[in-house]
Amino acid sequence: MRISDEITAHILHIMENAENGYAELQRNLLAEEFGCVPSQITYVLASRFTPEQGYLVESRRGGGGYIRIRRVQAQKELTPIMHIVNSIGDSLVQAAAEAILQSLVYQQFLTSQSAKIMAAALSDRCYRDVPPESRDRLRAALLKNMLTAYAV
Amino acid sequence: MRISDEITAHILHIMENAENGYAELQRNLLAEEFGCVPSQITYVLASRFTPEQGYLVESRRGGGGYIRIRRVQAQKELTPIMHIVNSIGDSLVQAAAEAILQSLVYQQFLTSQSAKIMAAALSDRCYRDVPPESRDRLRAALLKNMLTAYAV
DNA sequence: CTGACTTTGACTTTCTTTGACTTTGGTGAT
DNA sequence: ATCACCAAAGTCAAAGAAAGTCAAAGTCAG
Repeated sequence: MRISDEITAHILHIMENAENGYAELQRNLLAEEFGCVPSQITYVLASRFTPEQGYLVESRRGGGGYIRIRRVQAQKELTPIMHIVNSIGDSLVQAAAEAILQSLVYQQFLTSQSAKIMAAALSDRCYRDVPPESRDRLRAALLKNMLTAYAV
Repeated sequence: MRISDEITAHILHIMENAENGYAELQRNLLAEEFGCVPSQITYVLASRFTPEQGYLVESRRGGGGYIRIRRVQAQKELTPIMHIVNSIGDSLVQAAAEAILQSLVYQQFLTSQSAKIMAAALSDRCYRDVPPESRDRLRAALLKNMLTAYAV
């Protein structure tokens, strides 16, 4: 049995039995529980709790640090928004991103106010400091994260 | 549990239950209450009650010294958001960005829905493909662009 | 055997706690 | 008035506590 899967199951279990709906954990502690290195936890989050899979992860370093994982609400999980998130892939040109937003607004799955904000973050004009070959990947990551946050 | 957060909560509590609107305290006394060193109080003020977070701290040393903390009033400007945009500069760490959003939401210049979207775009988690030394500049550019789009 | 996924660990960055030392203001004695 | 002293608050850097990064090594299905 893969340890990553056990950790995944454990996190899901925490999330289910939490009245606030999110799992909050400490990386080092959890790693110790499972007898693995802390970065294994990081790996599990990166591979199993992505926006595509309907999760939003926040964290904080330093003393008293934590990792918090929330799931998009069940009824929203099947919304067109999460479908889009899943279909985006890991690279996205600006025109495609804008088309997606327009379409979501047109279908009234997204307010035009929210779409305006997202469009502003997806514009190449913000990416002066980002190497050109990374821009489309950054754009994909941003859109997925923003849409997921919107759906939560 | 982080002691800094407890102290923060305590100060906020004092502020709420004060008819003059500000919290006045003595550093050494408060430190003793919480069983920490006095400079911990200084740290809390420096990290949680900054101008960016909408607080003003005044103090006085010597016998009968004190520390006074007040929330700055939301001045009703034409476009407070654009004011913020202009003050942002070209680099911004994640914590500062979040403080700005919180403050705008608190002052009701920004809906929390919009703030959520922006926060999602400002998270380091999206910036895997961006060289670390460029991230804070990217973040500043993103926030300015998003806020501007919102204000328009 | 190859490529994708996992596991591991050394190193980095961020945030917090602590304590030694400094500066400033008030007060009482001269 | 001035000085000495005490009672604050301020500063700063070291130590501690978490989480993040990245690449090397291991595993396993096809």
